[in-house]
Amino acid sequence: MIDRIQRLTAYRRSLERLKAAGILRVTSGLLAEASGTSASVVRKDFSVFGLQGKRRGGYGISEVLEGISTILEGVSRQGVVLVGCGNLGQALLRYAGFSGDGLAITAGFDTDPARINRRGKPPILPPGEMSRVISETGATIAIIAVPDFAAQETLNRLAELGIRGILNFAPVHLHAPAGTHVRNVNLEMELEGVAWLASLPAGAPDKEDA
Amino acid sequence: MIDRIQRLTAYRRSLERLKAAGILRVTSGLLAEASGTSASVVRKDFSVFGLQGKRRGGYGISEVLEGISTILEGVSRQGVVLVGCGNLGQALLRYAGFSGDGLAITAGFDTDPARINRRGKPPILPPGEMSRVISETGATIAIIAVPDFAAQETLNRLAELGIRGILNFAPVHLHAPAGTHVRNVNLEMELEGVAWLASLPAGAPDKEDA
DNA sequence: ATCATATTGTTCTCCTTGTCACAATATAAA
DNA sequence: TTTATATTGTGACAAGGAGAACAATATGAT
Repeated sequence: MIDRIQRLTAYRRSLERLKAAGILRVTSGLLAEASGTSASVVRKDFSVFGLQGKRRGGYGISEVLEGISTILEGVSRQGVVLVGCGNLGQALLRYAGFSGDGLAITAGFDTDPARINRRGKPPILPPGEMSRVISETGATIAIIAVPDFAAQETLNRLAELGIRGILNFAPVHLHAPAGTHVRNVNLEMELEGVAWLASLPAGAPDKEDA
Repeated sequence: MIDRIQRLTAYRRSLERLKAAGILRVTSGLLAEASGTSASVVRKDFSVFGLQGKRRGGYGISEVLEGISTILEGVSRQGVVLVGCGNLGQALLRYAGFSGDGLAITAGFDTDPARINRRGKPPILPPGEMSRVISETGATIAIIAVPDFAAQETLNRLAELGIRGILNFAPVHLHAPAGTHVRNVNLEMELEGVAWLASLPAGAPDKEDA
């Protein structure tokens, strides 16, 4: 189910691009091509979410976009904070992709005083202010980009403060406190996966890549 | 299958941590706990890759680590270049996680002259030098961190130069030229996924998180 | 108005992958 | 030495998701 939700985000991106190009309707096949999946999957996703097309003529881009926005309404209106403003953290703070449609990062936190920057957009604050900021902004999502040894502790603290969803970039498995959902992005694993695919004999059937 | 390979990377990390803590043997259950999977999966993975334990007493950490290194031998000895040294690109260039065990980035490329830095570690060079650097270093893997409109073009060029595996951070679906494998990391999708999990009613069964 | 056709919506099948269960077996204890 | 037990290794099972196929139907052509 989460795959379907995540694909909605991909569909939205593709549809916005098509819309910007002046296109009004798409077929499942076209959208599949654009977003890297198959026509059946597109149709089934849309079916599951009640997004209807016309038996001939495909899906109206504006309608579908509106539908997706409605579906993701409650999802995208949540506040996000980022903990750990090192290398990766700072890049994520400024990452434009996150400001797309809701789900923008409202603040970053770091223990290193040298990284504090209250006037930043978003600001970088000391961890002592986490409690205040989270309760003031009502943030429910957090991104963890701290060194691995600090990740579990950070997670526990965030859970206490009411954070319910965590995207973890630290390459360790975190034990999720009750009521929280942790999802990991492990860049080393991804790169290793690609390297493995690349090391396969040239003619090998490639059912595997995303 | 690629899941198994990627889990090997996670196992390696966990095992190294355990080894550093002075532990000599692990059971499948312990390793599962440490790396966020289940005991059955660990055993089946190890079984598939021929990593053997003792019917009582678990797996020898050193032996397993050695086995994993052997399995990933050809995989990890490939050179990696990074194209697009903006926000995210620069963070990835410096990302420590990539220097773990082979698979270090040898050079970055960017069209913006202001970002060129030949003395960097790794250096950032203009795209005109891609051909030379790739053939000199024998790199076969590339990371794409350019803006989305430039991603496909970048991929095509890389494929011409002999790159076989691509990790793509641009939020577009890329059409993989013959003989290449593209894998996408879509941060917006990941964050949206977490946000969806977090928006679920509190008591909901959570079979879904990674 | 009738017909041909493109395209959706849905069902069914297949395949992958994880979980369960249990037999095999090595270790430790008595 | 015998027995009890922890833990692997693997075979069977089940769930979930993707793909294929096809019936339903709206559009455009004649």
